[in-house]
Amino acid sequence: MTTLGYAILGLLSREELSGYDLTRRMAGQVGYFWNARHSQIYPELAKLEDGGHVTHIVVEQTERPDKKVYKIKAEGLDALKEWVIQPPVSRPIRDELTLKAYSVWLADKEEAARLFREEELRHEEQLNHYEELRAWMEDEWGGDLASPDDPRFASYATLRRGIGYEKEYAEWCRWVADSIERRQPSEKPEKSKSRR
Amino acid sequence: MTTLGYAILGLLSREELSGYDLTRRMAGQVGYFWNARHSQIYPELAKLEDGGHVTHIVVEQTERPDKKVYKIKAEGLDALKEWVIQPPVSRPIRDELTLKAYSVWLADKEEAARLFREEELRHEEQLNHYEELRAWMEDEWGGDLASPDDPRFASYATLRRGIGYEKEYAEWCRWVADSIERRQPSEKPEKSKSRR
DNA sequence: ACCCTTTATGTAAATATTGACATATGGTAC
DNA sequence: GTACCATATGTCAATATTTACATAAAGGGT
Repeated sequence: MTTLGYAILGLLSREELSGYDLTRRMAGQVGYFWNARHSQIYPELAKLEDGGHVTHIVVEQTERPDKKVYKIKAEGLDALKEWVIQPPVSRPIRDELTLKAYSVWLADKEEAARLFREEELRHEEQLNHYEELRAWMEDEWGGDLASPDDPRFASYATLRRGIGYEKEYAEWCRWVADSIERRQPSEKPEKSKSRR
Repeated sequence: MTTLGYAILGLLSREELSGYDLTRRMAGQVGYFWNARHSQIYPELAKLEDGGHVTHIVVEQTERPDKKVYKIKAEGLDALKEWVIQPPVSRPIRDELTLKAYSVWLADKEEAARLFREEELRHEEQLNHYEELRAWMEDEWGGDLASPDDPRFASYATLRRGIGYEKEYAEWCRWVADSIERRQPSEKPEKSKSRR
């Protein structure tokens, strides 16, 4: 089974979805840490069905084209449960902006600073979006977020990852841009620490 | 040109290297944010040479097999400079552990907690390694790290990214593990903030 | 009528990436 | 001797992933 397969099972363990629905989920929420196009999803669904992990029923619609709604089977749920606790196969990080930073000493300073300011903004925007989601979740779901058996806890956990990631990334971008412009890099928000 | 091509040019802009050297760099330092196997590197070098970005000379060795040492050409350097200031094509993040977190509500709690504790450790170890490098760089290179034209600044910048990334990742793992065990998650080191 | 958009499902070609296979030199360990 | 390791360079097959091509129903706008 591929990781994409488990990503799909993870979504289907919460609700029944069509290939089209899955594609939208992969472009949105879940797409923040795993994503795929429909051209990958449809064949993967066929494989999952072939492997006995999911089934589908055709739902006829009048105002739209008919669709196939997929449902996870007990076998799929078992496989998913097993997979979750296995150590992840460490995929290498491939971060193009960091790679660019590695060669930034060659570049035009003004343009380079602009690039990192732009990226800082992108990550801050993403962070704001996440923070809104977080506020909504904490408001709406409250105490359930502390129950490790609740899917909402799991959603919240991934969101926390997104928040930390974007925050750190935005801060780094700012530090790089400041450094290129030879400003005193703005202090990272940290615990009180003696300054040298 | 592929991103891998620019990764190779980024290394060759600092020093002349053989395919074997490049492979080791891609497994080490640079591999922290971009990596490739030798089976990708050798063909890519051929393409780079074909495109007029690099050249090579054969260096005959007595105690080892002969090697091809590659050198970046002016054309390659120009291409690299141009590429650095272009906005990165946003590659989707694919983080398997975060994906697992998304389905963690289904898993055995004890095993899940163990998984996240293990991953926390992995990221802390990587962080320690980075911090050692950082101390070495700051010690050895000192003031040069503030010169945006110096390759050492660029290396330092990518290292800072690595440090931030691993720190955040380890903290998140700890938070997840604590939450699964229904402990009060350990406080993230943040600026003084009113507790509700 | 014709075009565009959303929903809906697929396939095909091209590229990127991994993992395995293959070969060769010279040194060291047993 | 022979087995193994680091150095050194390559190819090939299998996957994974992206981009483009393809079709179709229903609704809205012009």
